[in-house]
This record gives sequence, C-alpha cells and structure tokens, in this order.
Amino acid sequence: MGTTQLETVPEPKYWHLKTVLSEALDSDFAVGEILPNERELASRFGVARATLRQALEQLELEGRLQRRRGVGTTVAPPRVGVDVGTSRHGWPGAAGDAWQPVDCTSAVPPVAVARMLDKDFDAEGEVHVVRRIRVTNGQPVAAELLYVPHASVPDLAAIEAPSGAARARSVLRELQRLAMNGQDRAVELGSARADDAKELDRLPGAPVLVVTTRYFAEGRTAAVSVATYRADTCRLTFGDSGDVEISHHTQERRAS
Amino acid sequence: MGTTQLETVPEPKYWHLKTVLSEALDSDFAVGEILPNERELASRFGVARATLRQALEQLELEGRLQRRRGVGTTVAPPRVGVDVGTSRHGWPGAAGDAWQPVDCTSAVPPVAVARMLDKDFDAEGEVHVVRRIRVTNGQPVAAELLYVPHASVPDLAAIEAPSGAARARSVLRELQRLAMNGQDRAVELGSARADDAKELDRLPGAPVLVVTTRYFAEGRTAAVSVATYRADTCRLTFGDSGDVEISHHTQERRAS
DNA sequence: CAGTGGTCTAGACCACGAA
DNA sequence: TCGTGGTCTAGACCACTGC
Repeated sequence: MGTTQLETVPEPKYWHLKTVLSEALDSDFAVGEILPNERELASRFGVARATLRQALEQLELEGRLQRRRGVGTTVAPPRVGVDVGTSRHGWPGAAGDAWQPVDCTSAVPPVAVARMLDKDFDAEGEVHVVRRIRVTNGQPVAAELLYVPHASVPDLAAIEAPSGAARARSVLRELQRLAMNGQDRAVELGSARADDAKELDRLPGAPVLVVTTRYFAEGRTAAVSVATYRADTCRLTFGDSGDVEISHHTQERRAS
Repeated sequence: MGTTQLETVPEPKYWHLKTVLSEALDSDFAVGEILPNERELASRFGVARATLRQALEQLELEGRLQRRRGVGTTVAPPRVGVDVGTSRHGWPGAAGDAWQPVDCTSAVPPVAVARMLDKDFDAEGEVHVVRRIRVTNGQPVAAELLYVPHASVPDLAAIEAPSGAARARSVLRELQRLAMNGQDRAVELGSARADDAKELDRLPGAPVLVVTTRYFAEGRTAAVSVATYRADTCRLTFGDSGDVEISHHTQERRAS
C-alpha cells in the first residue's frame, strides 16, 4: 500500500536535516575535516540550498561546525572552556589574567553603560575606554571594552601616552590602587558589532555571549566591563568551588 | 554630479535594515506594541521578505523583538535578569529557590552528562531525572533536567510515588541530606530541543543559554543539572555582591 | 583564476491563533 | 475564515580565499 506512512507530524525539513547531519558528524567525520560544499550537500539531500543552509546555521550555532567564506565548512573542535569566575576578587589587568590590552581612548559610553556607572561621572560624559582581547590557544575568544570613569583613576598622568596599549596599561595600573568592594556579573546573548567581529575573526552579527561586569570600589561603580565572547567556540565556566579541578569536554545535547 | 555617492563599502542590506529598525524601535514604538506585518514592512523598505526577516531574526536574537506565529511581531520588554549565582551553597530544591518540580523519571543520561557523573553510578546506567521549570513574572524562563545517580539518594523509598511531581520532590528532599562540597558551573549557547521548546513556549531550535551545574558531595559528583534559559528574554546574573539592582538593555553601539 | 560561503529575490505553500 | 509568521524553492550575483 502507498499509505504505510502516516506522516502525522511533518517535521520541518531543515530540522530533520540537522539531525541527520549531526549524526553524520559524530560518526563519519573527524575534527577539522572539511565537508562537501553547500551546493553539493543540498543536491545530495534533495533540498534547496537555502534549506540546507538553515540546518548548517543551527549546527554552527551549537558549535558543531565552522564556516568560512572562500574556504568551506569544517567540523569544529569541542568548545573551549574559558574561565570567567576566578578573578572574582581581582581588578582587570591584575597579574596573570588572560587579557591583553590593545589600546585606550576617551569616549562617551553607550547609554546602557552610562546607566550603570554612577550618575556623577565626569560632566562631559567621557570616560576612559580600554580595549582588550583575550586569546586562548592562539585563537581570539573575546573582545572587551572596559569603561573607567576619570574619577576612578585620578592620579593618571595626562602627560603619558595619550592613547594606545601603553596608556591602556597605565589605566589598568591605576585601577589596581583602589580597594575593591565587590563585583557583579551578567551574561546574555548578543550579536557582534562590526569592530568586535573583526577582532574575533567573525562576520558582523555573529552570535556572542556578552559578559557585563561591574566593579565596585569606594561605594561607587569604579568600572564597567563589556566582554563579548564567541558563542560558537566558547563555554564560559564559573569555578565556584575553587578547589575541585576538572577536565571535561564539551557538553553535547542528546534527548534522554 | 552623478558621482556624489562613492558607495565604497556595500554594507549588507539586512544589516542596514536592522540598524534602521533598531533606531525606529527606540524612538517610535512602545514595549508591547505590534509592528506592521512582514510583507508590509518588506515592501515599505523595498526589499524581499526573506531579507527583512533576516533583520528581524537578529533583532529577536538581541531581545528587541518577539515574534509569534499567527499573532505578529511585537516590541519586547527589556530582558529579565534571572539570578543564577546566589543558590551557591544550596542544593536544588532548597527552600525558596525559583524552580518548581514537574516530574521525575528514570533514564540513561546523555553521554555528556554521564561523563560528568563519576563512572561508578549504577551499573545499568540509569539515574533519576527530575524535570523542573522556572517561572518569573508568570512567564516560563527556563527548563531543567536534573540528573541524580541512585547512589546520591540511597534512602529514597522505591515504594513512594514512582513518578510525577511527588517523586521529584522526594528526590530533591533526599538530596538535601548530603553535605555539599561545592559546585561548578558553565554557560554556553545552544538551541532548544523539542521538549524544552514546548515548555518555554518557543519553537524548537530557538536560541537558549545552557547552564550546566555539577554538585559535589562526599567526593563525588552528586548531581548534574542542565538548565536551558530562553536566550531572547533572559539575562543571567551572577550576584557576586548580591545587593545591587540593575535594568539595562542590550549592548549598544559605542559613541566615538 | 576558480571555488567557497554570504546575500538577495520573488514567488509559493503551510501551521497556527484569533475572531 | 482570515491574517500572521514559518518553511521552502530555484534561481542570481557578490565577497572572499587560495592557487
């Protein structure tokens, strides 16, 4: 009979495709291996290229694939765990943190940041903006903008390097002199702005995990950090129990 | 002259669209207001519907919009900050936590979870699987699967409610009796499985923030929690200094 | 240069929610 | 039943990478 299939739940094609591809990735491909190109895959599965791409997009979002224009689609390595929790009682730039300063400018912070800094920052509204990047295993994993009100680094000599990495280090150094009161952290999903995307080696709009940290000192918000981590390659870890050590791999998503 | 436009950098249409829409949202629309439908918007901007949708998708990813099939596209309220950090020294299910148990089954955990549980869990490989949901302001914000090896709750009477919310509460109650050693948390991007999506009132594949927590007791991993938060509506907060309150929106472009 | 993924179009039909 | 967003198609051209 032709009616052997009830076809009660018409699952979207791209969803089914994603499942099939996901299983193929587990069994038939090694990390770093390049997949057939999109036109080839689409015709092989008998779907339009746009549909195939919808499935690939999801797999990339889940960190299973990596796509690069002009190159191809490759099987991604497991996500790297980047620690975001242990510098809990240290200022940014403290000895041994994973960040490296890039440059420093003076600018008006975005409203969302301005709202977090106490209302009494400099009248003109300008603050120091330190740009840093975080590199793990040779790959850039995060880009940060650190907003520091002038009031937090009063002794910063205006004379010294007015911009660039040198000035960034000066600001960070001055920051260390404050007694930290505590901090406050939030994580949310965002999309990479053009400048962040460039430093992260991704296209603008790529999904990122935005970690916003407020540093408190002397009863004020002494600084605000907005760090954008590549969502495709990173898993943010919070080592709440500093003593236990782990070495696990990426979590995978499976139906129980 | 006809050459007034240099057009040096052909920014993608959907990217430009997103910017324009984003500004319009800030100035011309109120939270909860419904936008014109996609066909209308597309023709108004002179682009294909697919292109318009690409812009809307990004805005939804950033938590600015909410789209519901059969209803329309509405302006989303600011993301809710959900605390993920303060139950640091409490077991899941401790008094006053934000979760409510839904049911409890026994099943083989996914490999990624099994790898985190010590190798010596029950031979058959089955563990208790407690399902819980987290509701904030009447809206479901997260769905959780809590994996508890039988060894962690040895005194659980097999007699009592073999499944359902009642048994879930029993497992959680037994868990409290262990002395907690510490915990360990990770956050990463994922896409909602069909079952989670249903509880979160989203379509399968919707972006979620996956929070994986390991609970340690008696030198073992006593339980593993995999919680999926709606990425569009949630901002995960880690109250390292629990008292301060915030309400910001998504990251915005820096003023140079 | 050829080949890749990224963008874009102009249609079509489907699944869902509300009236 | 109608209007919404969700899925899908079969093309086209562009931007980038590597040779």
